[in-house]
Amino acid sequence: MAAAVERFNGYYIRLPSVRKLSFTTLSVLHTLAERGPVRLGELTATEQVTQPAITQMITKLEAEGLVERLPDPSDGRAVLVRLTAAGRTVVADRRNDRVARLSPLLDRLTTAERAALAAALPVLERLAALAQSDEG
Amino acid sequence: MAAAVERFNGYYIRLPSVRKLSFTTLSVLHTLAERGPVRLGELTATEQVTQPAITQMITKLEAEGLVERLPDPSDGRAVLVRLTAAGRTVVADRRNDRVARLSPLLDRLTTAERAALAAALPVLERLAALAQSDEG
DNA sequence: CGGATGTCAGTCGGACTGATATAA
DNA sequence: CTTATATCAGTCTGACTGACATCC
Repeated sequence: MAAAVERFNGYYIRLPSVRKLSFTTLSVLHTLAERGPVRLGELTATEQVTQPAITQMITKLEAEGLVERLPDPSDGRAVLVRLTAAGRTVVADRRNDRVARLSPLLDRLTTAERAALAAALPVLERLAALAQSDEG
Repeated sequence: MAAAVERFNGYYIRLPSVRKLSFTTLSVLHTLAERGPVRLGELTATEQVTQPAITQMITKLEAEGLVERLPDPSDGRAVLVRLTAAGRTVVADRRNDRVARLSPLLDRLTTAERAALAAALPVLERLAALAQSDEG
């Protein structure tokens, strides 16, 4: 059975992750996964790049089928961007991969250590929220 | 006095950080700050870039006066790289900057929240050590 | 000699600045 | 008309691959 799992994994791991995506590109995909349809200008603000860079990146991601452009019904100038099913798969796969890498490490911690980590997580989220509200 | 501080800060902040350094470059500087003189090949391993990329980057950093090349007395093929005083200043300034940004946020947490964070920090360091030992 | 270390040359992709089209 | 939003065009930096010099 271990052999079967490994063969499956060897296959599975190569399925969607063949794509080489830059740091910023991945960040955009994650933002889209969290916030749903978003304007290009909004992406310009959250990611730290210029408008032309976002346009370029979205054009490329659209060609790869990971995102799609939609007209904004409430503003004719604007364009909304959202993940396609394939794009959501990429984000989910990356999350699974991180979990898979982290889990065996967590298993080697003591119970007390895991508890300390768990207690700190909500604090980290609060810190992130504070930082975000500061810069508007 | 606030005005004086602001004027000082406006001056101070522009002193060393005028340099625009890429993500990888900053990572290299931090590695050098932690480990002291290091071979190019060792940098190739820790940062995730190829040998030519490291050569190129070190050449540029050397021209800017942030690092210096030294011959390795124990191996004529090798080159050791270490931070100059200016390089150490850049790293220290970045650290101070992070502290300055983080401190006001930490002040807004409760005592219990700060305690939870503090308790988690050594666990994070252990996790990082475990991860590093896994990949060699 | 064979293997390791670092450098040179040429190419490519991602991001930037500046200018432009279209709609509010 | 002015502002906002997105896009087009050209340039530059950083990284890659492949070839090469030098030393163990």
